[in-house]
Amino acid sequence: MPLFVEVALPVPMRQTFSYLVPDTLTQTLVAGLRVRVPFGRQQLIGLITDIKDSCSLAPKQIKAVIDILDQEPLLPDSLYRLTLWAARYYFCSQGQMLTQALPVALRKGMDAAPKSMTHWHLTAAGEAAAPELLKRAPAQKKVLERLKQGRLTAEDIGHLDLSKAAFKALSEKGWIAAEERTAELDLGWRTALELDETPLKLNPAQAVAVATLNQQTGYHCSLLEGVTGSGKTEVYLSVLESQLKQGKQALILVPEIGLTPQTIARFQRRFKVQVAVIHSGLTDNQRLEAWRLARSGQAAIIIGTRSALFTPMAYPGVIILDEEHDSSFKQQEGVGYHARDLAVMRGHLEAIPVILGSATPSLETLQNALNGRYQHLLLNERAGAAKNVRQGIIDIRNQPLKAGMSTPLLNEIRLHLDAGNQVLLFLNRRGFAPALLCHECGHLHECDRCDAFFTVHQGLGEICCHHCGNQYAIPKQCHECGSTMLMGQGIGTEQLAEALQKEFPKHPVVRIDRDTTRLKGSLETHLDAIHKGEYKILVGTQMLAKGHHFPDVTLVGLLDVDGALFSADFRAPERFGQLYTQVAGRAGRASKPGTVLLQTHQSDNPILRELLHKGYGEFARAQLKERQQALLPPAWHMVLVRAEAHLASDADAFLNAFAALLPNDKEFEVIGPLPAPLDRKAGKFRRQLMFQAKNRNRLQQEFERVQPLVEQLPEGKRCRWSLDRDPQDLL
DNA sequence: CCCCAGCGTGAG
DNA sequence: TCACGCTGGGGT
Repeated sequence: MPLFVEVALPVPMRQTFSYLVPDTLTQTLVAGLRVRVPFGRQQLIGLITDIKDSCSLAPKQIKAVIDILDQEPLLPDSLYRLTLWAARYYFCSQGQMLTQALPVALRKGMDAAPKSMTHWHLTAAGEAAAPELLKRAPAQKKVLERLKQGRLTAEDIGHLDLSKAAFKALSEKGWIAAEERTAELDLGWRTALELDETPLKLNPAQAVAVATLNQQTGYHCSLLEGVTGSGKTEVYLSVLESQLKQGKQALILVPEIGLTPQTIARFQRRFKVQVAVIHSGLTDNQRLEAWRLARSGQAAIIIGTRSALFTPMAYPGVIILDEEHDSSFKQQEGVGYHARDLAVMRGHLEAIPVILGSATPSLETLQNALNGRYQHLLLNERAGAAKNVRQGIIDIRNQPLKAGMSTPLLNEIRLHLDAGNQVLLFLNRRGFAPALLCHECGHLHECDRCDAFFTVHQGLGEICCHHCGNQYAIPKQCHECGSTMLMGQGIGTEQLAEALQKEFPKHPVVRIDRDTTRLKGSLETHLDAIHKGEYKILVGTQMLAKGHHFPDVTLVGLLDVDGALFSADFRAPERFGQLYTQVAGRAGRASKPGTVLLQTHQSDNPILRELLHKGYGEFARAQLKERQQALLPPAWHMVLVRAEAHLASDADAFLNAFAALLPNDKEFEVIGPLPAPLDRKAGKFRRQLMFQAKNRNRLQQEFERVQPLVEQLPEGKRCRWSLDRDPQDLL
């Protein structure tokens, strides 16, 4: 009887494809095996999702599987089901989601089994051979001498700088021989866990959290809320210890910026176990190796960023997601999955606990904690200074500003510098000035491809569009009137740093933004210099706020609060609250109380007041109420449809046709099409359609119903469009 | 008259 | 998504 398989392929079509299994492939078929198949004019690697003995397609339409790549399914059943669930939730094809879940090397057809290594050893003839015979072959002699001390692996050959040709020559002489061996599975940690350092003593709040977490069995999700310095990591380590002692693995997810050598070292130092680290700096093969170690159970701890979520574990124990509010957990390109939400789902499917940690929980997680879906654990004690932070608002209405800084701020800076401390200033606009203005006619130079102004980069002598990368030399004359009276409008970090250096010539200034840290390793170099006290004034964008601690900084200034707090995005206040709280937690320490100053034109804004006076907790609860009233997430559920086209009317036509397919009522609102906040980008018009639904199941049903219809819409061919479920920003 | 960019199409 | 073929505008 002919045998057919359904195969999920990495193409954005929401369907699987049928293939015939030729009887030359005798292997037992199961779902989850990779196959290589012909697809159009190319060959692709996909995963078997089903096995059938019949097929409804005409025989001549069906092609045959070329090759089966695996002996056993690549992913454990729980992860396979997670990707299926995610494909439905994020409205993408199974193949796309499965592709996301696999390391690139596996997508390209590499072997999933642990790799075997070539071991070289001396043969009896080699043992007996006299080295003098190799007088004229020093490379071979060197190899022979090394081998007398013991076996060599391929890796050693690289390290010791030995010649590959020498190995070949010796092996032809019959003096040495190679043997393929797979490394033995070392699962020693599961039965005899050793600690490399003594755990710190837990404070009462930590002890309560640990006890609660360790009691749990099966799926359980907890929010571990604690300010910077309250000791979340020690709680993680403690939970980890009890998991590892039970022979179970832990998956730790951190934001992109948080995966620093210090973080990794913290976990490596405590336990004598293998830690698999998965980050963007790894090569495809290194990633695959980490994946294999996790899957086989040899790596007891897996630590990584967003995509590490899909790493299989032989003995799943716990998933910890640190800084859960961080937006880098949401994938922005392609399938827009959120690692936090999928981590919770994975916890469900694997029946293991999930711990979400943050000092400033996202409103999504906070809501779940408040309504009891998640266990809410609080760590409020802080070792040291937090409560001593002085905070102030500087009302800059009608105030003279020097490079964006008010007199009170400058005075305060001087005070802290004179005391020998460091000062940190945030401005979320890189470059010299965010626009180029003609003093004579008022013309602002605008990017020709985007609906945005050019940013002036003085140092580079260029004007750049930060949205499409368009760049030109700074014009000498106004494009409109020909005047040479051109000037920067507004303040960027470059100008701020320059002005500060002029104002405080004795105190070295450092600027940290995407422009000054473009080169690999330069961020680390700068941070090192800061820690050594080589710089006294630190200027930076948000980049500087995340994950870095500066103990000698006693003054933090936020210059552009208005821009951060009142942007078009509905999450802007939440993000500002998180940034502010993080930054405030960084200022000063026990022995040196810190100060945080905000410059704003909205000094009596109630949101700002609430944040400063009552703290993030109450601020966030108030924000949650506002979202409820505005029918926004997390109260309601949102899907954003983005469309871009050369003609705005094409995008609009598609979105209108899309909207017409869906209901629009009191519990299912359709808003738009509206121009995206950045109306034109890289020469294309961007429109969007927003869906807000009260009920998640209804949203799911409606979209599943219309999805095939949408794909048929003729208007869809005239534009590029995508669906973003639970969008992070509306840009 | 040729070249290639840019678009539309189909894939089991 | 990707590779292909078709089309037309622009340069030789």
